[in-house]
Amino acid sequence: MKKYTAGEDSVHMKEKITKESILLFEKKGFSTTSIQDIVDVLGVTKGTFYYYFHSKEQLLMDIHYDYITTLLKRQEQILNKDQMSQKDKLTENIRLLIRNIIEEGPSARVFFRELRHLTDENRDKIRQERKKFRLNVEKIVQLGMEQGEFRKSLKPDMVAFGIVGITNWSYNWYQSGGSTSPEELVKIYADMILNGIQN
Amino acid sequence: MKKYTAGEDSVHMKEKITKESILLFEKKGFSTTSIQDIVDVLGVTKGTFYYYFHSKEQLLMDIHYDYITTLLKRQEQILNKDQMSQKDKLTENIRLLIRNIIEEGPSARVFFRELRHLTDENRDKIRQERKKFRLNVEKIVQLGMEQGEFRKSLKPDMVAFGIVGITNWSYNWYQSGGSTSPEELVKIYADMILNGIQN
Amino acid sequence: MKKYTAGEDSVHMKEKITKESILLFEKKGFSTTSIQDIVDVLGVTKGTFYYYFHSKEQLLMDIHYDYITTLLKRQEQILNKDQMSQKDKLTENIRLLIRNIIEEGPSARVFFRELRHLTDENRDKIRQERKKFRLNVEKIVQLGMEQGEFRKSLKPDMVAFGIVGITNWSYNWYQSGGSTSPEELVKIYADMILNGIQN
Amino acid sequence: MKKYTAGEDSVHMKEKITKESILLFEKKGFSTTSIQDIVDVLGVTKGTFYYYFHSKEQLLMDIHYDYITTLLKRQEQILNKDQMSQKDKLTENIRLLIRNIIEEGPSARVFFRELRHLTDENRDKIRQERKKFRLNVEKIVQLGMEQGEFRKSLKPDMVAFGIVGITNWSYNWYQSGGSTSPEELVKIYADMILNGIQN
DNA sequence: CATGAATGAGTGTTCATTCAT
DNA sequence: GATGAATGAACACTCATTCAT
Repeated sequence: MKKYTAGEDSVHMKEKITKESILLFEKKGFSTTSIQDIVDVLGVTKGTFYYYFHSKEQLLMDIHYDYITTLLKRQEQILNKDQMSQKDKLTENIRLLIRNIIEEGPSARVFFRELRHLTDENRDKIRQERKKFRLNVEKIVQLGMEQGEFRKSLKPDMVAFGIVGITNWSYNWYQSGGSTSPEELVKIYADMILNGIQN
Repeated sequence: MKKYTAGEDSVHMKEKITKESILLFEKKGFSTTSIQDIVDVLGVTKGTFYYYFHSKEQLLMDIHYDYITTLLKRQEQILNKDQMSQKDKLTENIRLLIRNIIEEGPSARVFFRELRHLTDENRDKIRQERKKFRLNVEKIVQLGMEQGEFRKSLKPDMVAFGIVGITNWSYNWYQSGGSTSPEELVKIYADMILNGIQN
Repeated sequence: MKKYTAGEDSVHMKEKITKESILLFEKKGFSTTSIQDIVDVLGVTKGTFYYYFHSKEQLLMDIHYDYITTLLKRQEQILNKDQMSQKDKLTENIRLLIRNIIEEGPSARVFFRELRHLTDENRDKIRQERKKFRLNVEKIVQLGMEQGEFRKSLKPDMVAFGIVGITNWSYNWYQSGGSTSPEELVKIYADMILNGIQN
Repeated sequence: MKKYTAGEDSVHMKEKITKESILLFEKKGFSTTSIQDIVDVLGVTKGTFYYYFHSKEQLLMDIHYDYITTLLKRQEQILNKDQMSQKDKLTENIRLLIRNIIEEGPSARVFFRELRHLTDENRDKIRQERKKFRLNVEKIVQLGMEQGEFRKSLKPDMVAFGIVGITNWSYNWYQSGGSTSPEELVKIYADMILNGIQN
C-alpha cells in the first residue's frame, strides 16, 4: 500500500490524514472531531482533505474497511491450515482477535466504537464482514463438535458470540504495559474457553 | 406532588423526556440526536427540556447513573447471600448482567455506547461504579479459588474481565424473540465459564 | 417611601426586588442579569417578580426614575435659596452631584450605564429630566455672568457640560475608602472650576 | 495579499465587518446587536463572521484595542516634544481627547460604553492601557507643579481624573454640526482647566 | 495539489414572559 | 400573593461542504 519512498515527506498525504484521524477519533470520538481538527494537526487546509476524501464519513468507512479486511485475511490463513485441529484453530482465532486489538489499539477502538456513524449502507457492509468472521468461528466450533473435540451439547452460534465477546471486550480495558502480556492473555482466555467447551 | 392516577398523562414530564431520549439515543446515537428531536416526539418545546435538565449531558449522565446504580444494588443482594457458594454467586452475577441487558435493552445500549459523551468528571464517576461491579466479580473468583471451588492457577482480574466481556457483549447482538431465550443464554454462558474455571 | 414597619420581613417585596436588582445590575450589567438571577437571590420565583413589575424594563425605568427624581428635588432646594450667590450655588450643585454618586454608588452606576436598555419612550423621558438638571446648572452660570461673578466670555452651555462631565465621570473611578474623601473631592473640583471661570 | 485597487469592493471583509459592527454597536448597543444583525448589513452569512473572528467578544476587544492603542500612540508624540511647556502639553492632551472622540464618533462611544462586555481578562488589559494614558496626564500636572507652571496645592491624580472626565464626557453629548466647533470646544475647556489650575 | 473564503443548515442553550392553579 | 410549568423566539457558535483560483 505504501510504495517505496525516500523520506517522510513523500509519504502520501492520504495515509497521513487517515493515520492522524484515527488518533483523533480515538481520543475525541468521531462526531466530536472536526475536519478542522484533523487538518490542523497536519498543517494543511480543509481543501486538502476534500481532495482526498469525498466526505468525513468516507474516511471513517475506509478505516472500518481496512480493519475488517485485514482481520478477515488473517483469519483465512488460519482456516487454510487443513491439518490443524479445531481446538488449535480456535486458539489461533482467539490469538488473532486479541493481538489485533492490542497491536492496532487506536484503529481497533475506532472500529468498535464508531460503527454507528457510517451511513446505513456502509454500516450494513461492515456488519456483513464482521458476520463472516463470526460465522467462521462458529463453523470451527461446529466441526469441533462433529469431530468429538468439543461437547455435543453446545450451541455453536452462542459459543461464537461468547468467544468474540470475551476477546473483543478487551478493547475497553486492555492497557499495554500492564501486568499481563498479550500472549499471556491469549493463553488465559484460550484455556478458559477450551476448558469450557471441550469434551 | 404526583397524585395517584391511572393513566399515561399523569407520568411526570421529566420521566417522559428520559424515556423517549433513551429510545432516540439508542436509535440515532447521542450526538446525532438533537434536543429538537427529543421534544418533537413529545410535542413540547425546547424550553420544557431545559426546565428539567441543565444540559443534554446531564440527561445522559442521569441515564448512566440510573443504570449502574440499579445494577450495583442488585449485585449487592447477591453478595449478601452468605450461605451461597461462590459458583452460585458467579452464576447469579452472570444472570444479572445478561438479564439486565436484555430487559433494559435500550438503556443498556445507551449505557455501553455513549459513555464517551459524558464530561470527564462524570465519565470518571461512572467508570468508578463500573469498576466496583467488576471488582466484586473478581472477589468472588478470588474466594472461589481460596475455597477450592475454582482452579488455583487463575488470574482473578483477567477472569473477571472475561466474564463481563462475554456477558456485556450481548448488548451488541442479542435480539429478543430469537431462538435462544434469556434464561437459556444464562445457562449456556454460566456453564461455559464454570467449566472453564472450576477445579 | 418606606413606611414604618416592625421588622425586616415586612419590608415590601417590591423594594427588596429593586434593591437586589440594583446590586446585580451594577455587578453584571442589565442585559446579563436574568430575572432568574434576581429572584434566586431573594428565594422567590419568577411569578413573584411579574406580580410587581410588568417587565424587566419597567424595573430599570423605576430605578432611573427614582434616581433622577431625587436628584432634581435636591437641586430645587439649592435653587430656592434666593440669597445665595451663584458661585455658592454652583459649588452646591457640584457637591450634590459628587455626593449623590458616591452615596448612591450602585444606583448611580446603573443610572449612568444602563440608560440604553430603556425603551425609546422611557429613554427620552429620562433624558429630558437629565436635561432639566443641566439647564439649571447652565442658568446659574448665565446668572453668574450677568451679575459679574463669572467671566463674560464664557459659553454657559459648554461650561455646564464641563461641570456635569467632571463630576459625573467620578462614577467610573471613585472608590470609597481611598485617599480622597468625598468632601475633599468636592472642594478640589469646586475650586478648580470656580478658578477656571470666575472674574 | 491585498492588491492595490481603487474601489470599495477591495476593502477586506474583516475591516468591513468591524466598521459596520461599530455602527451597529453604537446604535443598538453591543448586547442587543446580534451577529445576524451584523452579517445582514453586509449581505454575508454568519459563517463568514466566524471565519474572521473567534467570537463576538473578540470583535469588541479588537475595537477597544485599536481605539486605545491609537490614542496612546498619539499621546506619545506629544510627550516626546521636549521643549514644550507643561501647559501646552496639557492643552495638546485635551485637544487629543476631544478631537479623537469627535472624529472617531461611533468608535469612541462603543469604547466608552461597552467595556463591560469584555471578558475579565480583556477588560483588565484595556483598563491598564487607559490607566497609562491617565497617568501620563497626571505626570504632566506633576511636572507643571514642580516647574512652577501650576499651583503647588493641587492633587495631580484628582486633577487628571477631572481632565479626562470633562473631556471624555463629551462622547455623551457632543454633536457634530452644532454651534460649537471641535476646536472651539478644545479652547474653551483648555482655557477653563488651565485657568483653574495655573499659578 | 492545495488554498482561502464563504455558505447554510443546524446545535445547545438562554430567557423574558404567560398563565392556570 | 405566589408558584411551577411551559412557551417561543432568539442567540452565539460550529461545521461539513463547496468552489474559484
